Amino acid sequence: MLMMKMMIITKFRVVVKFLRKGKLVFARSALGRKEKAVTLNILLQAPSTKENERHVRRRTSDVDNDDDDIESEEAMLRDQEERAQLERNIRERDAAGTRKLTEPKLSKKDEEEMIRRSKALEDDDTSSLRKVSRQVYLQKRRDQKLLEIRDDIIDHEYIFEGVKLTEAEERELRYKKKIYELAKEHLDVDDISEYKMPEAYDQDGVVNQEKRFAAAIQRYRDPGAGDKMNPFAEQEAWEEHQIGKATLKFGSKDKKQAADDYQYVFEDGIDFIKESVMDGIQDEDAMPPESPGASSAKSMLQDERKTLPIYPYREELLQAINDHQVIVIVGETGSGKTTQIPQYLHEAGYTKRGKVGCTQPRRVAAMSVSARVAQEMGVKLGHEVGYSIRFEDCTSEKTVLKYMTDGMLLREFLGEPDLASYSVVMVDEAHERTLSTDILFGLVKDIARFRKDLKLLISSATLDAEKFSDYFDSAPIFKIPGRRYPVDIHFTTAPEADYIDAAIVTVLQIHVIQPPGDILVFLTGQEEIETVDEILKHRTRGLGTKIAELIICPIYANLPTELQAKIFEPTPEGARKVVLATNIAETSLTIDGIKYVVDPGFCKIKSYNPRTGMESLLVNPISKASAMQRAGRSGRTGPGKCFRLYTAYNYHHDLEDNTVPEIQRTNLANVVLTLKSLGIHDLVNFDFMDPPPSEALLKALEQLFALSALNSRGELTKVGRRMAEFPLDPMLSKMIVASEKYKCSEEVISIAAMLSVGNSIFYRPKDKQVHADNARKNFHSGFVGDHIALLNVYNCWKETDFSTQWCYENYIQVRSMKRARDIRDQLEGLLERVEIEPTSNPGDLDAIKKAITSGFFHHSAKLQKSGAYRTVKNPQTVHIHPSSGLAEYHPRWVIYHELVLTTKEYMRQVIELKPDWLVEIAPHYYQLKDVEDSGTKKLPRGEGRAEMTQ
DNA sequence: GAGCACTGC
Repeated sequence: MLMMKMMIITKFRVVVKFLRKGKLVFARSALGRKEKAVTLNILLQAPSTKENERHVRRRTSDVDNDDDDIESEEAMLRDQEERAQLERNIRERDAAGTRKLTEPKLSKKDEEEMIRRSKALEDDDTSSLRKVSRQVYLQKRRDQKLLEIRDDIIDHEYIFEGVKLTEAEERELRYKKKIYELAKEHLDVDDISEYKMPEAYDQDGVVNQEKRFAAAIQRYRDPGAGDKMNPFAEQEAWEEHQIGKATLKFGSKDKKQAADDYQYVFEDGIDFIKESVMDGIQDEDAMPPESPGASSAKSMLQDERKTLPIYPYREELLQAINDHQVIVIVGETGSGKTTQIPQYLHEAGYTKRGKVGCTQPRRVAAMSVSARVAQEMGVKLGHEVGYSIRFEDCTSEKTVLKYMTDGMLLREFLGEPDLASYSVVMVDEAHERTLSTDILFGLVKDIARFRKDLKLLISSATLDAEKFSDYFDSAPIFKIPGRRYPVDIHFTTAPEADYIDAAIVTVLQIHVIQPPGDILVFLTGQEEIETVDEILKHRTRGLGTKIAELIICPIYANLPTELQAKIFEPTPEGARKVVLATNIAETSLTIDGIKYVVDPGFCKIKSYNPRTGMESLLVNPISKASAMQRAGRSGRTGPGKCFRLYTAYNYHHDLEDNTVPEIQRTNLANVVLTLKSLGIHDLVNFDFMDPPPSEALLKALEQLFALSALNSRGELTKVGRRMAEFPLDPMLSKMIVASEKYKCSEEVISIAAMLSVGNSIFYRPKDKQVHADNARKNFHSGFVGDHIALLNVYNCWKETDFSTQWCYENYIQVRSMKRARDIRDQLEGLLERVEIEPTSNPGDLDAIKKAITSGFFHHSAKLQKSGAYRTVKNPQTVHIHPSSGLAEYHPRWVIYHELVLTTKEYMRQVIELKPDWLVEIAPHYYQLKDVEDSGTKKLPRGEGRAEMTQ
């Protein structure tokens, strides 16, 4: 079984190419077990960050404004395009993303379409296998060519050439052409050229195919057909061969020669060229942490402080802070800015006038930094130096240096709109541009205007210091060098077809020929990590003692804590550790001993479409800033090397400088509510550093109005004021506020807490899925709905006195439950604050459901004849997520918690609803006609009918 | 009958 699986896994290939700025084309040849899937190349364009931006921002400037015709058609076509995009996306994921032993799930129609297209693509006399190889080869050659082509229209035309298009595709192409015409008019695009077939594949001269694809064919030969004894013998031999080859080729390949006898095979050794060196910045003497034989621990710490790169700049910095109100500080990692600057300020007497606050994007950072500073100052943590994070306020009246998370400072604004108790605010790691920092910028800039005594320090990484400076009215930039080792950066010489595979080969190459040192590989998600883990284990097993041991450590946020600890264990002598990580390793955690970084150049990014209210989590190319950050992870304890699985051209021309800030790709309802409760009414003119799309702002206002948090003039209502107290999504806050009316606040805050910990409550290990599912079913008995099931889980856990054992028995993640308990405790405290009586009525599920409906009435959907659902407002077809307890029950009307796009539009966390509740609870939003069934359809069962038709 | 990058309040 495992072997079969391995075969399937290795049969999936993805061709990933950077084509033009910010845009990627993925072409995936999905090799299923059946012919039909074999030759189909599904071409899809992942929405780039740029495109995501376009989802939310109408860029009328892109097209001619005067031409209404084009404008409206464009809008229509854009929808079509998006739709087609999603469909392709879905198909693509079906085919390869899940990597299971199942056929891609396709409708009958799609299937026929695929077969038809496959046939159109295929010559009769070529074996399908060779055909695939050839296609990948063609793809590769074409993509190389396309690197020079600056427009994707040509691309589309080529792809669809000779293939009958679906209606949607045709429309899309028409749209693209129209844009192309416009582009040609307005842009200088001379360099667009026609694509020509590679010479080797002209009509007659198909030369030496057998040899050219020998390795590929060997690899993909059906294991059952040839060698029955050991289906992997071939593959293993081949892999060994590959590794041998990799050793020879690595880093020493003559490029010219390579170009001459260019033979492309899958997973060839990967050639890298060293393109640049990220300079280490260091003072010659100060490099190794000095450990002078100091007399006491405290003075030793004081001496150590003086070795930090920032120390020589102390006086200069203090002078600058004295002279200017706002300063942008550019401090490389390891310069000591986070720990030292607040201390300098303290020593210079700023703390006499008020606190020094320093914000961090992460909780752990706030805690660990404050602990370090307390140690250096020789005081107890929580006295002069403290930290404040959610659930934990470790400060006292004495506290003068306060480290906190940025969200926490934002919350403090609510109680102290002028930050009167602070004399200095330092926004650290500002380049990360979290939602909270972006809002803080606007607020802090605003109060600095009338609080001239308030000093602002904005600390950022190099790349965008000037942007920060511009934003803060040309604030001076103060640069502090860091302490960092040089990192060699290597790019591939040609674009890599399959980044997963390229990463694996690269890891093996490093392992075989590079000096000792651990490897860090950046992947996009849990699934990819598991795949790579499996393949690496398999490939190294075959090698036995020929190579040193390779210890594979996966790390991602949802990994149970005890397994996470593995990455911090020191590597045994003679072995090498390879850490397979998600973005978590980019900023959130630091692993010592990493010397090599493998960076495929992708990560998952969440984006939000304000028009449909749907969120999606898609793979996107990273930004240059991210790439630098990743590379820097290898130079922390010594000189490092970074292997980028893309070309230098890609890096320079295709990657965006910075990741699109979160504020431009998220649901802003919460932001708007916060700002409104701070008394900021003119949101459109609020001084955002990067303003969010106005469409998203409007959507948020609309949503808050519907929740009656705002009145028709856009002012905060009493309900809104209460909602703003809760650190939750406004819909959840509304649900809690509404629970007062239905006398079930106890239950509702449990549900809110459980919902806000996310989807990590139920643990479902691969090998015990059946048990886990059975355990979960117990909580769903009676088709009560997912929200009630979550409530059941929480209550059961509480009854066992928060037992860990109980969690294990029921396949529930303890960590998530503890978090839910913390959140619930906090919410309970806040109930009192907004004067909602804790009331409980466990028997009355309808009351609970009504409270939920009060918050989530937007999210209603109705069953269609087809078995799918349709959302009531902004109609679109959606489905109940299979993990839901109601997946088999299919109630006529449902309320869902969230809509996510994966393989389909799925509603996650669903409860049944009586349609007349919608009119009862949200009469301003729903009218009778919305919930009445039209004449041709059956009326909802039960009592609803009489009431509705009267 | 699917699959969730990462924070944060």
